[in-house]
Amino acid sequence: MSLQGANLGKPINIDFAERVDLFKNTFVFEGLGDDDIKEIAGMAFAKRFAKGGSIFYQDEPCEFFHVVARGLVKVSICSFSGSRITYLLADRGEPLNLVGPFTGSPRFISAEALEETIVVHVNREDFLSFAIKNHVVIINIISILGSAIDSANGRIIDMIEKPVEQRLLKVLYTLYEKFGNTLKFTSNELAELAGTTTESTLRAMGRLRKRGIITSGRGEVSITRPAKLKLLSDETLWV
Amino acid sequence: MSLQGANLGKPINIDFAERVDLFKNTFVFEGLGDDDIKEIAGMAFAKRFAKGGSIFYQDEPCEFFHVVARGLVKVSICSFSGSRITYLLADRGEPLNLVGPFTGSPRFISAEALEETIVVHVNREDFLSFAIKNHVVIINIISILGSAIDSANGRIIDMIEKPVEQRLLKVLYTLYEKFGNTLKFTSNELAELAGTTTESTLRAMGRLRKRGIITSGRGEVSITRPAKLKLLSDETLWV
DNA sequence: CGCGACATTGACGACGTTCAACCCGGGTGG
DNA sequence: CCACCCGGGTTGAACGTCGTCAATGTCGCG
Repeated sequence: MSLQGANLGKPINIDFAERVDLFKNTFVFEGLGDDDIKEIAGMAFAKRFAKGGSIFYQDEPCEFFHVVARGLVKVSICSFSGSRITYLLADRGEPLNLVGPFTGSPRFISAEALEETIVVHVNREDFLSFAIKNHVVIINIISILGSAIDSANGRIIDMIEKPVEQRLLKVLYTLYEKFGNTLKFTSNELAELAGTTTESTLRAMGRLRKRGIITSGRGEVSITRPAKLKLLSDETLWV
Repeated sequence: MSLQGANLGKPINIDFAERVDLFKNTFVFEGLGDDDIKEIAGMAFAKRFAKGGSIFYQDEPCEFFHVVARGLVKVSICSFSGSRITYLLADRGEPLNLVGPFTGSPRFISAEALEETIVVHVNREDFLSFAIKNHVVIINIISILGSAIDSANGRIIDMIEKPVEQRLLKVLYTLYEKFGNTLKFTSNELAELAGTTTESTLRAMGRLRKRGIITSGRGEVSITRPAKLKLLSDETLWV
């Protein structure tokens, strides 16, 4: 637990050109013309977060639309009893909160930087009126939300019918496709993705290690046989 | 298994006034003026489905926006291995597919009438351009999708940390709030809501019966002590 | 050097799925 | 009118998975 100050974001300047470039790589804005991208980029400002810093908390009303510019952010949900699942791992170009800007009301989710991260913010109202002016943004958002719903429902079904090891394989394969061979996650973080405990994850990883599919070290997993991994976990998750 | 013809919807005429009244009671259209309601009602047409009939199938491209006018529809998701969870129980005024009209692409869900049902359809493109013209519709849709995501994530957490009986209590309480004292569902349908098997549901119901919270008969559950039920399942689901 | 976060492993027990048998009631066809 | 069948309910028993608790190891940082 570091000092509170270290957890809050520090304002940081980012070039207009850099913001434009970011938004050109943001799926939500796909299909927009250059002028529109520039318009929304003009309203954006950035903050830097240290590893472990909180971008926003649970039960906090939504004030901004957030997009990750650099680093990696974990968006997760925590129950009263302390179980936590991670709902989204966002890196460059990925938004953290698609629903909040429209309703303004607080939701169950909180966002935490997993490494040194820069997040770009747009005022909720500004983003809202921009989105409403630009239909394609709306359609993009709704289609992303659709994927999110499908993904969550898929996870429910997996919880019902797939054993821990199978779910972990799916998680690893998904992360492999998104981040490459070397995955910098702790067993606990993987457990929050697979919907299980640290210990069960560790045991399953032990078995995968024996099968020569992965190697693992402290806070790090390497996929040694991607092909086999792909074979074993036919589907992929959405994170 | 009845004849195939019986499973498909039969076109049926509904008064314009009746369609207007329906859409006035449809949350998606909340905030619209009368003229706008009339415009969308003018584009709608209805079909009747027998109990067990399919409104739409999994993996089928989306052609229409659907709203239930009468009866009850179960929207559910089925895995390869046959596990099924029900994602939504829609009665009068509830839409069946919010995402489909925007993307057009097929999704994981299928919809089945649980009783004699009338569903109103609007052409996907018509609905889409109508929604885009009327911001409030968009905002309503996104906020519903947000609830759906929260609900699905909540179910994942419940699968992790709550035993079957607890989940069933939540299901029963939710249904009680939506449909009243007498719930016309089979144990299998309840199981699909609680994310478990028929047998486990039955066993849990046996315990609730002994505790005097419910009574149950063939295809029917009655809540005898709603207060106790509410107490035992603090939160509620979203169906 | 020592603490804290992370990894690892064993033992144990609870919960829930699965399989199987059985009952019951109502509808259907002979 | 009766026999049958099917969908649904109910219960028992066996089994396996996984979560929990606990002990121990180890790495890296302050």
